Amino acid sequence: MDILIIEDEPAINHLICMNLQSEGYSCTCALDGRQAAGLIEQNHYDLILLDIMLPGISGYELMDYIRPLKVPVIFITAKTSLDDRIRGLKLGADDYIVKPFQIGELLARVEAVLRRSGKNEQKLELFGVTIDPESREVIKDGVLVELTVKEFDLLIQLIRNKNVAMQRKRLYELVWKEEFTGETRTLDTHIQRLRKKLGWEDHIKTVFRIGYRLEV
Amino acid sequence: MDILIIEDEPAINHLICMNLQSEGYSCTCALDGRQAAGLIEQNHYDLILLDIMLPGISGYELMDYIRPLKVPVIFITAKTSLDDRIRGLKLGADDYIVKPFQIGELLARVEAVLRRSGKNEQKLELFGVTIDPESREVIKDGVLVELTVKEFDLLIQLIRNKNVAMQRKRLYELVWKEEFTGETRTLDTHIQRLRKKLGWEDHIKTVFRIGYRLEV
DNA sequence: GTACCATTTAACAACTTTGAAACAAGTGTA
DNA sequence: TACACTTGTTTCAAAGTTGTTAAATGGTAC
Repeated sequence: MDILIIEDEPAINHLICMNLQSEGYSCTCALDGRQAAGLIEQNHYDLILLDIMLPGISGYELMDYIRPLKVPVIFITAKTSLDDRIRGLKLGADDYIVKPFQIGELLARVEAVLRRSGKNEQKLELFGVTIDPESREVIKDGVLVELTVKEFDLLIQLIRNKNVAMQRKRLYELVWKEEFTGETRTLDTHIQRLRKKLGWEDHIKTVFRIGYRLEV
Repeated sequence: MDILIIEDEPAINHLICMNLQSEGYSCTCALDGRQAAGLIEQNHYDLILLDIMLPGISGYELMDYIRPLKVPVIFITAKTSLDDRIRGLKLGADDYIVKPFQIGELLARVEAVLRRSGKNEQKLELFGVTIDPESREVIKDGVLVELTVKEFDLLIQLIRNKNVAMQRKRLYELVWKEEFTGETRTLDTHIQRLRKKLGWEDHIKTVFRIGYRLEV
């Protein structure tokens, strides 16, 4: 779940970033419109938090970049006038939040918008294995496969990046959300467990000296 | 729970729609009076949100269509004159909300009106257990099961999110309406009591390290 | 006040996951 | 081939999580 925060006040940007990260979201910060536009063009985001009042390219202009991508947007605005709120919503924002706000409120809205946009929660099917991210259930040939949290998260990452040789470091950091120093065999062990439980010995390939690749 | 939103500003209509949907209501949007009249004639709604200032058929005129159906109505109005408010209520509106409004306020009014009109919640049945949200009574195999407030609210949340692995944090915050820091075992204790009272040991599953899931 | 009830906390038991360790097997290179 | 390095496989115990029961807390009605 990648979130882009576009906010020119470094302190506020950082605060939001920290809080979202502690909730398990992955965040990127942009401090002005130009930087944001570049990031939006080159990366995929699941949600964008956009401060309307930006130096350079304004938030309203940025919406022209964002709208075609269908990425949900929450407006951050210091203004409280009716005009501004409606203007934001007319431009296609999914919600807005008025500064100053409680972090809790922001988190709630982020969660609500992500839930609504339903981006995250679609059933996946692969090699006779059905994965339901919502219930966190995995069914293989009609039989429930019990996966632990780490195994499940690892599976999701592999599927999201299917046919991509995922570097061990990247894979580990995505699932474990901590730095990978290469001193542990934890990732390997989990890959083995996944292979075994799903019978995917032939589908989860080892890429020697790189990492693993789910071949579809 | 079907709600019809009659509001000509697409952005506002959409905003309301999104927010109500995220609360679990099913919504239909109408952008003008003619469209609304058609929808009202052909469908059943549990609540109508009606913007007074509409192009074509005005909100006041629409009330003539709606009144015979006894569907509760909340007026949305940009006007603030006392005259207008009274006019709306005389015409049979159950409540009104003045633009600009906070989404939270609207949700509160929607909930209040639905509660008043008694239409809001239908009885739920699951595994031989009947739950009446209105009287807050729970009957299992013809026998009344006495649930406390927290137990009942927890049950409702589980049912609303059946087949979803509900995170402890989310579940706790939905029921207790306060932050979950993970320092207490309150949620666990209540889950156990629910399981016991309903005999749902097999239906309320523990999702290790995540939370709980009501399996249907 | 007391009695009662719902709710929370506490303590311990039971259970699951996870990472580490140890060794086997595989891979690429000189 | 021999070697250094990487990955597979199995096992196990510590750490962490949840179940269970009982007692403490706090609020409300009598």
